[in-house]
Amino acid sequence: MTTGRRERKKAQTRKSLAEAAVRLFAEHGYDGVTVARIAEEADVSIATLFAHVPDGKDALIFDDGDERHVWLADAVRERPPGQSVLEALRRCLAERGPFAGDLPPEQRRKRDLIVGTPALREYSRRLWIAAEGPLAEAIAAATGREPADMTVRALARYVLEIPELAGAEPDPRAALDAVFDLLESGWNERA
Amino acid sequence: MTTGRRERKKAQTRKSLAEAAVRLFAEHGYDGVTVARIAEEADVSIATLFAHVPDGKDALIFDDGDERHVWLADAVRERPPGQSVLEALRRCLAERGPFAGDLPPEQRRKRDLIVGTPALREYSRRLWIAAEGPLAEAIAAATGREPADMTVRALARYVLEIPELAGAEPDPRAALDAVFDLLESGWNERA
DNA sequence: TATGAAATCAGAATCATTCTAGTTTTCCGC
DNA sequence: GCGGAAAACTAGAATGATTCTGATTTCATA
Repeated sequence: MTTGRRERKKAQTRKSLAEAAVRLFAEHGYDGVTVARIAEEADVSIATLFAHVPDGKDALIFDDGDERHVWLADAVRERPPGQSVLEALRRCLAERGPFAGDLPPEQRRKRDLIVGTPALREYSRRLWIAAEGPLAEAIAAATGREPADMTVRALARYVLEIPELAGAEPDPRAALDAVFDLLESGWNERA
Repeated sequence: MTTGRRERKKAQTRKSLAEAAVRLFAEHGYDGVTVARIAEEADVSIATLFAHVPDGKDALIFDDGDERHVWLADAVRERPPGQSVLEALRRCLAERGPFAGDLPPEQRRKRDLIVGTPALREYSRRLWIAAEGPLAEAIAAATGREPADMTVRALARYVLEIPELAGAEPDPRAALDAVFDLLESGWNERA
């Protein structure tokens, strides 16, 4: 499928751009680096940079943007029998994104960069939110509802907001559990 | 407080900019209008335009951005005795934002413009989200919890997401109720 | 009315992004 | 292995938002 030299070089260039961007952003800050500098570092022209990353500067470091679209929907579809939709989503999220415990320093640096840069946090959120449709479909299929059901769409959206909402907490895992408990049981007023 | 000629002129200029922007955006589309054109229409220089609207082109049509920060928090604080926090929020939201029923054509046009323009929808969302802190404080105060409690923050965030989530639905009011029911009772799996 | 703060301006400068038009590379059927 | 089409690449110009600079004007007020 993706076995031509062409495809290989393309992927390689995209990776070089992402690596150059992460390195330079980490060193000089997002606003301290121009796309021209990144293009130079990756040894391509500015036009080529934009050909590879049409979404622009924000998107440079996200070499994997598409994958997330399927993680959560797949987690719902392939959950073990008897496991609830929410439980499957909770487990899937706990391993990915900002919640993974010990990361190689490489990825840790990148995660901190995203969390500490509004523009990148924002773009990261957009990537998550883009999965709303597929996730809503999976949830609907799993629970015998319509994908357009507002309750289904709201649940999908709320789950997808969790990384941005809980990702910057002191204890992300605990925050993750707290939010899932809220979604599972609803808001219990007590005052 | 705000009774000098200076203040009056300032507010007037800000309003002229907002009106010019709404008119031109509605006529030529967001991308079909340059800030230079808007400045010209409002008879100010580009530099002055940015002095009045530091957040840039997105923010031009939102002459009232600050007010929303207090609506919802106030609704929680001033709710009638015995009314739940969620009920107060539901009622407040139902009257504001995209959920208001019959609007003067003026405001209806503006609402449609926002809903139909990604950049404006996005900025509108940012305005809502900016109220998360105050709203979380109000909720915490009303229910005897900490404002930093993840459950409180999550509820505040989720309520604030509702306009963007449900605002574009065919029947926004019904969608609003569906989402509030989800927040109130939690996700009831049934398959 | 004098004065300092705030508002205004024109124009240059930066930067992301897009466009143009021409060059090079890779692929693929022959 | 060869010829051309498709895809990728490039330099450089153009556009548009945003910021900066360095005056100039207006306002509030002592």
